[in-house]
Amino acid sequence: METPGSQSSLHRANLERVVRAVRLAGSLTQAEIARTTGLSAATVSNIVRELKDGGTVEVTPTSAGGRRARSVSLSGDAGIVIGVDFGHTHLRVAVGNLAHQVLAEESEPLDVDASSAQGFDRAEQLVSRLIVATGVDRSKIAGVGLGVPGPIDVESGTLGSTSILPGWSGTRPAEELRGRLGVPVHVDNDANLGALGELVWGSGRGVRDLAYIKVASGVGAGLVINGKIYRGPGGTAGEIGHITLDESGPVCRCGNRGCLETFTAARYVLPLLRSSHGTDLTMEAMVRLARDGDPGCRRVVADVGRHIGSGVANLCNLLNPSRVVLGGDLAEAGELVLGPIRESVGRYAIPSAGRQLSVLPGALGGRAEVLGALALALSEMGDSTLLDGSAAGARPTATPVFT
Amino acid sequence: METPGSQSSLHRANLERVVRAVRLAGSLTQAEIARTTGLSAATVSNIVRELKDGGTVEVTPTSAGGRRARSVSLSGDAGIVIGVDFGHTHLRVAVGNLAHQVLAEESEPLDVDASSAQGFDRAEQLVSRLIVATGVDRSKIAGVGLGVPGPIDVESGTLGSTSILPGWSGTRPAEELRGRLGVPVHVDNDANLGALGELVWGSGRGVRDLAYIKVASGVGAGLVINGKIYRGPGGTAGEIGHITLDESGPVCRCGNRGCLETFTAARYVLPLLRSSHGTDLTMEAMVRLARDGDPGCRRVVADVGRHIGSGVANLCNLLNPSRVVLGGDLAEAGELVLGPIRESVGRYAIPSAGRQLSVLPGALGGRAEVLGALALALSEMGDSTLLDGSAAGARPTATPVFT
DNA sequence: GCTTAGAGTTCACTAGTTGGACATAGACGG
DNA sequence: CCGTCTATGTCCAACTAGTGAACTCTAAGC
Repeated sequence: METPGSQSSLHRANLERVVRAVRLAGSLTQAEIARTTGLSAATVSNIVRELKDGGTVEVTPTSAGGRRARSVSLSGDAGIVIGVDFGHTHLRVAVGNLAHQVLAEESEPLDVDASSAQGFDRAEQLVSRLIVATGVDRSKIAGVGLGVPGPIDVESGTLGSTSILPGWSGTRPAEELRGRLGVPVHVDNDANLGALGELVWGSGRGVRDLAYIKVASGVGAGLVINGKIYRGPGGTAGEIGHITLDESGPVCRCGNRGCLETFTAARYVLPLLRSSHGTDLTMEAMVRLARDGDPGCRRVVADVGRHIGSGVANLCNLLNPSRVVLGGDLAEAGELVLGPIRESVGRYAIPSAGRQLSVLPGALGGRAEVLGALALALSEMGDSTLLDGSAAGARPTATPVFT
Repeated sequence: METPGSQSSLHRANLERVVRAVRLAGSLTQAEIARTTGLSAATVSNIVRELKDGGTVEVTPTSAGGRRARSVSLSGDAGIVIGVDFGHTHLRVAVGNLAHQVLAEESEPLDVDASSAQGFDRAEQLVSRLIVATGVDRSKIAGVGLGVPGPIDVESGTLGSTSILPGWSGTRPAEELRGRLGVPVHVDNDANLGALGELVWGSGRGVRDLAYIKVASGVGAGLVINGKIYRGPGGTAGEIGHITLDESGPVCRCGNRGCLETFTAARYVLPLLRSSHGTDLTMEAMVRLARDGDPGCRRVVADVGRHIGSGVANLCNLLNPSRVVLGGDLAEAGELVLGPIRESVGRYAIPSAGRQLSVLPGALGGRAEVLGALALALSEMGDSTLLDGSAAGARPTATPVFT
């Protein structure tokens, strides 16, 4: 039945068209669907009936004062997706439905030195708790997105060596979680997911090309090109932390000198304040102090901003994204860091590239990654699962022809 | 008739499938087409007949010793495309057919100070000459690709200020040429077209992500992501020439210091050899001398390579392309420049990104841009024009639904 | 010479979209 | 309060296009 190029595939594509249109608009009348999708009213009528019978869509008997327009919207319980994000110190889980609504979200602290098995146990428990709390049917879970803080080979699903969660290297997080939850799990690293999260729910709404820069203990970037995460052929695109700013700068953990990271990441920057602010200063605390007016912290934050700006200027010259979103703890510093970034970009990027760039703080804070994981689950099931997942087994799953 | 989501559009998509399959393979039997496209034999039979009647395809009554397999191939004269490339000193024109074959190619010197009108006159004459020489029918021209050396806004088609062809700023080359030739003209800058050319005919065959670096009087990069030219939302992606390598380096014409260009572009590099080699040394001559063993030139070429390598390392960390192709005059230096580039990349790029990168010299030399223009014309008419351009007006042009 | 097997065609059937006719129900004007 | 108007959604007949199965054809192998 996987008819590659015909009829049924066309029908399938049209189903997806309608669902997409409804999702983007929230709710539409059939006539509106016909206009936006370009399909004829008759076809829309058939498709809506099919979707309604399948449970994917709900038809409410007219809300606004029209003639007799029945508004069509995605039914909230047609299927749910789950996002799981392992951070350096936190575990976050979010539950959402196919209509791109977040139903529940929760985080709890995670011990850095915990074993991966413990971590997955905790994740499984938290997921179960949220499922119960939201009262959705467990069988409705259509997919899970998983975020891990470190380099991961998306193809094989193997976590590379990561200094953030020691002892997790070489594990295959997606398989682990799939084993426990029994549904497809898709992994990606935190920077890519943060980018996706901000793109769908945060400061990136409305653009198709976006760079999300996350400054924490390291510096990473998630790139969205043409609405999709760009990982590059080797899967390691976005390593902005190790572009060289100064060939004779400080030695970086990667073995080079003057990497962006050596001027901006927590591990290199916080020591600068050790003599004045002690040894257990965190990025978060530094940002708070800076906002409260501490001159030393302000200076450091501004310096970090300037260097990030240099890196972003390079990124800008090469990729020319329309928007850069700053995430991580540092984003909390607001204009204290954005100002210097913009200034640096204006200075180092070629004018035509820098001019139309907007640099914004992330709108989601620490939630960006979980929400991105949610978005990953939604996008990975490619709107197809979204359709037949609930279609009462009417027709077997077929790969969509056109993507 | 622009039926957005149905039936006829499906048919159209299937037509394109078949054409694409045939083009990629050179020639196929119907049974093979059915297997590679996934369409049924009956459908293929109908489609082949339609294409044959339209003149897009030729059916030769069995070549290899099979049962009764008739091999299907694109008919060479179904339609032709033209590539035009304005360089700093040259004008090049190429004529190709829809089967991706180059039928004729010619270049002639162009006076830098010539007016744009003169330039277009020359281009028109050269095109006409080649059309006559190849004996193809003028009415078969399906589209033209045009390369210009300088920043161009692909949307509006307006040439930005370019120091290479003074007096051309603000003109709209595509419109000019369309007016003279009477067919659709698509423009892009030389770096992007070089990338496309190498991708389709040169060192980039077989990969989907590619960076083409062109070193001449300036330095530019053309990026191919997922098989398509990536221009970025603002249209200025690939400006590798002005990423900062050394914040306190030489002052660049762009107003910053230490741009890649200041270490690598002809205008900055050649003066280094002025005292030893005179003032009218060209990039080309320097490369030739280096190959002949001149130690000064060798050193300069190697230094340029090292700096390009630094830039490529940054590019690599950010984008992680699988291949970098070096174009322009400098590529003629071969290993003299590639060695230092690879060395620099190995040193400055993060290992996982640098490891699987291959750095190759362009295979097309100065032809990369014209051939890229040809490829642009082919791709811009999106295989659709390819179909109905010759379909004897059987059905009006429709925009393909899925892309 | 006979068999065999893959190639291409024809045909009846089916899936699926469309235009047009039709029923419906609120809005608007009198 | 009623008739008219208009946009919505549904139904039906027509049409487009792909598919499986049966069929024909041709050259190779024995």
